[in-house]
Amino acid sequence: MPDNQLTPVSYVVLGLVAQGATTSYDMKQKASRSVGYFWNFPHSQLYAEPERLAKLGLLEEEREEGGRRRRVYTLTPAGRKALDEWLREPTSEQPQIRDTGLLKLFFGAGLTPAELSALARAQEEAHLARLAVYEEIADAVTSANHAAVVRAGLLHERTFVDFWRELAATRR
Amino acid sequence: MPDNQLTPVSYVVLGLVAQGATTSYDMKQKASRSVGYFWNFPHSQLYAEPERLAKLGLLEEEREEGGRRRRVYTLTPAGRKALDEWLREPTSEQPQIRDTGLLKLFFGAGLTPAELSALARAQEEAHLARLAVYEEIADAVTSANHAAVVRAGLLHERTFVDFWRELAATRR
DNA sequence: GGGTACATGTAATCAGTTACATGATTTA
DNA sequence: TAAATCATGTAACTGATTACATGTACCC
Repeated sequence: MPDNQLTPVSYVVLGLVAQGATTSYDMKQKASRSVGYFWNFPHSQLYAEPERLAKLGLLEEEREEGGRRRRVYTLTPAGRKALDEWLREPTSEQPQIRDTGLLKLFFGAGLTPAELSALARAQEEAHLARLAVYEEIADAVTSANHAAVVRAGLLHERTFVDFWRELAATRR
Repeated sequence: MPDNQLTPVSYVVLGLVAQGATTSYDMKQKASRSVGYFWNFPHSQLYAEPERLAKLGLLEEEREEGGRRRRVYTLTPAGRKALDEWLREPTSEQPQIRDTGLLKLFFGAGLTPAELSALARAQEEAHLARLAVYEEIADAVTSANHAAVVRAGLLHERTFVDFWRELAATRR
């Protein structure tokens, strides 16, 4: 029962399977318009990771007979347990942000006001685009928890749209 | 001049050296109370990465004679150029967030209100702690750009403190 | 002068990413 | 039936992380 060698992506996979995803492609589809927005990874991991989890006994792997003969995954009791325990453990782990824009701002003492302004506008655009996506998703969401996550996304994007907009204004 | 094989951490190192850091430990010190908050990485990278950059001709490496005989790095003209060009290129890249709390919320349809509340409080605590750090840093900051970055951090943390607090309240 | 914290690195591993390759299904 | 597009993977690489190991300076 080695439970601590699981990565966040492991739990994403377990969670997606628990929510009814069965094949890697299915997970990819579901993830790409939900959890993928706040924990991104390439689709190849959705082929590698389930295999690992199957080896650990947390997923069961079956092979389709006809057609594409793709691998179909289901949660084992051990997998369900691992997921539940992880979910129930409140994390105080610090969220990480990886923001190239802030990085450039931090090191950009030598930038001209125009260059800084261009950076700020590009970032504002990026956040606006993401905001639009979240607003669209917000309408389609069914569960209370998913709605809450989308809300977090909306608040976050609005915060940064404002931040960059103000920055562009004050440095003009 | 292979410029695209540089990672964000490469630029962090170049930026730190440009800001006057000379040894790996020095970079570690400076990063740990600034850029490390929004782009975290283990200190071992601050030994490996400068070596790579030196091989690429972007840093010059010298060895101290006496004492610890540590490696002292300085920017080469090519390094300065690479950094400047990167800084001047406005990024529209989407910032990534990696938030375990949101992950648990997303997959936590089966959590009881009490468990959800515990998660929310733990997350609120974590964000409050980080907020306190930023407030302290805010006073010590000298440059306008650094002040702006700290401001982004403050806004971000306040957003999430509020988010989790409200969540705990509405699900009670 | 012994202990403790600070400082400097290395080695090994692995998760994550990129790139490639091909099969199945739909559509025009 | 040809051509897109959707779908399913694999292989290779490497950046990032973990863990270890040791040296130096300080302080009690």
